[in-house]
Amino acid sequence: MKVSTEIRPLVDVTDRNCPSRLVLEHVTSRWGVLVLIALRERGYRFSELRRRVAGVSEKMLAQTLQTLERDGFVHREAHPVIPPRVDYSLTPLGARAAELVGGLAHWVEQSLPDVVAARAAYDGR
Amino acid sequence: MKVSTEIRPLVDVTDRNCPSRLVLEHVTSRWGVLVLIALRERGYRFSELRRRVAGVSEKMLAQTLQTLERDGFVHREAHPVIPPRVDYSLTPLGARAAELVGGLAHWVEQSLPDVVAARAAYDGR
DNA sequence: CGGTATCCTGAAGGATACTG
DNA sequence: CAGTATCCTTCAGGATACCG
Repeated sequence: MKVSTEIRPLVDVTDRNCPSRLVLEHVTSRWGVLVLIALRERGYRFSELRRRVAGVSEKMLAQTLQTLERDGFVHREAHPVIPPRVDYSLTPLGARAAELVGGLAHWVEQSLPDVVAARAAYDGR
Repeated sequence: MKVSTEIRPLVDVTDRNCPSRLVLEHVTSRWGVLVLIALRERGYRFSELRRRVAGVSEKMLAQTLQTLERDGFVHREAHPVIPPRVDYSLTPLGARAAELVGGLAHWVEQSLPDVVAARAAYDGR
């Protein structure tokens, strides 16, 4: 017999233990967002990407890329040459994720004046 | 005279010192995302919201709400009654932000099986 | 070049107690 | 109820050194 009624979907980022919350945190993480946005433009090599995403450390870039690769958002292709060369690009899944976060980022850029105005009003008194 | 050519927009989240990067971090922050998503449904009181966003502490909820309010995403309305009652809701600006992050979250929920499969392949060997 | 390993610090964030 | 204040712990993340 049915004792409880499902109101929210079974997969709910708002649920403390739902794995989707972790995935969301990966794509919205500080560096994850910026990496996805950069890779929207084109594939990048590690060092290129490090320069493109200003401020990221080697460690955090490597870590972020591994997480995104494991989740299936980023494709990693290592070329066995000297010096080593590794190319990163978006998978189809990652391209969609990047599209969504890119849209968000673009909207934030557009809305910056509104935010600045809101802050002035808030701090004003 | 013009010595350099602007290739990227003047407001660029990818730029280390661009204020828009901070705003993006506010809306994509761990609890900011979940608060925006919850407030999409309806206005919430503080305690309601705390229960709705499972796992958030009082401190972090208060801090997150203050940040979102200052940026103009959340409207705070305190009723001078006893016991105190404070309602939180989205501003028009916040509604748009919430729509975008909500879209992202929804896509993540839908894509969870793909991510799980990708992880299995990655960890597989 | 593209990492990994180690160490270390500051900031994020949780628990608890207290207040208007 | 809706916070704020305080304390304390965890961990993201930076610096540095080293390796294939």
